Amino acid sequence: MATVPDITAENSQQTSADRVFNALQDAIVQGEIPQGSRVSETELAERFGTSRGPLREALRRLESRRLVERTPHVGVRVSSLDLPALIELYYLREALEGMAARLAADNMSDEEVTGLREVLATHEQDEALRSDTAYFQQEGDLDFHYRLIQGSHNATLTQLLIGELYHRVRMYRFQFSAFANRPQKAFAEHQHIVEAIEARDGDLAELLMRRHISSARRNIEQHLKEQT
Amino acid sequence: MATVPDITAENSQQTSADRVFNALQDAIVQGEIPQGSRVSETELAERFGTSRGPLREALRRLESRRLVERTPHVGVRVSSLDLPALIELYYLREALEGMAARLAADNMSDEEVTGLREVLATHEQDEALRSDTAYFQQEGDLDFHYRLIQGSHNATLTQLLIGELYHRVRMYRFQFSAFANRPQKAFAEHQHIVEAIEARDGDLAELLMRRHISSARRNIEQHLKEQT
DNA sequence: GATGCCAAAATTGTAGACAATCTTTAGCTG
DNA sequence: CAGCTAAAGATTGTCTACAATTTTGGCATC
Repeated sequence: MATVPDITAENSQQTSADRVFNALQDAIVQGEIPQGSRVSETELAERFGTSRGPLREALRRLESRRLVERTPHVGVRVSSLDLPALIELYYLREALEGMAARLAADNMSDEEVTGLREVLATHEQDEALRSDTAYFQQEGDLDFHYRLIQGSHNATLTQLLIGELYHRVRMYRFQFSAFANRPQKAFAEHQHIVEAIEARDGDLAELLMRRHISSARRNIEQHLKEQT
Repeated sequence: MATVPDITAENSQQTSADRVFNALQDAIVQGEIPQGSRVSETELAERFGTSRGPLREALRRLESRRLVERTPHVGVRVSSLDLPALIELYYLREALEGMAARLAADNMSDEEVTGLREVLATHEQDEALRSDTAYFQQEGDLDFHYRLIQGSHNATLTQLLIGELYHRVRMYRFQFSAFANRPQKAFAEHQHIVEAIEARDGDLAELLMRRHISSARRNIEQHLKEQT
């Protein structure tokens, strides 16, 4: 899989703490280190070929992203994922990506809109080829959302969504892959959103994006009810 | 002034890095260390009576909160505040606090609503006493927003807004105190929001909160234009 | 006087050692 | 045998020293 680039990793001058931060984040997001498991500093330091200093700096940053939890004098454990927290995350995305869609309709350049459309066209082909293998569609889904968010031309918003929140989103996708919501329907919703952006209709773009995300949330809530 | 409690500082078992993190954050937010200034690790470590290890951990966390910026092998400087970034921040607040108001209308307990109303009543008295000293109103404004956000009963949203974003908001308020938007008007808007919450009208509460924040944003944009 | 280069100084990055705290386990007592 | 106590072990927190890199200052050259 193509690792999603971390937009905080702009500088080529990577320090050891930065390297460990990225590597550890990937390992956690992809479930290589299981959620809820306690991690030892010395062990991790050895694993990543560094000392505890840089490792602790990396852990502090992961703590800020809520990928690990820390208890003073006790240690660090990988955050546990639970469905209620996922639901909460969807409310955040609804608010923030709704705003992103509105701003994208206002601020995207014509070239960016064209690019967004091309992403959809590619997905349509993929779609035709392998109807409902949800995995690629999920990565495609991320592509679409990333592009749209960046199209908001709001650096703070982009940083927050792509740079911080989406790592948690990806972590859930890796570990609860069951909840793939129907690619066809999502694809149609994406198209309507692009149309609203092409029409430069910010109100509509926000409305549609919020529906898109809230319907995904309700889908999960449904699963949750049926399960219990 | 009563320092706003950091909701991440729950544990009484404060480690040295935590102490430095909070102290440094306050110093930066309150402008004690000027924005844009470069800070020396050894110097800061000495100032806070610790060594560079814990200090660097604190800096990493402040980096995550975008209160400082770091360049590898060069050093750390306090983030500079500029008006465009403040505008971006207001768009975030509009989206997130709008959602918080909606959720508060749905999820706040009757007791919490009563408490929110009491906060407003207190401000009304303050208001009557010292009509337009903007400073207290600003702190009151924060009180109101904090309570409402917590009333959303969405821990992720609360953590994001109060635990991360609001430190930047407070930093701007300390350093651009000019932009106090008219207390009377803000107070009236707060009251309408509470009424919507009392009526359990989430749609209206969100709408009013978004207007409340976007009008503050437009107010700043106006100043910005007049200035140039 | 401006520019480029080189060495010295200062600062950040990393490693390892020691101190403080928590966890585990063995032993004692009832 | 359950429960408590305390010592041993393991882990985190902190400090100091050293390495790597950048910045500064001076000198030579154009």
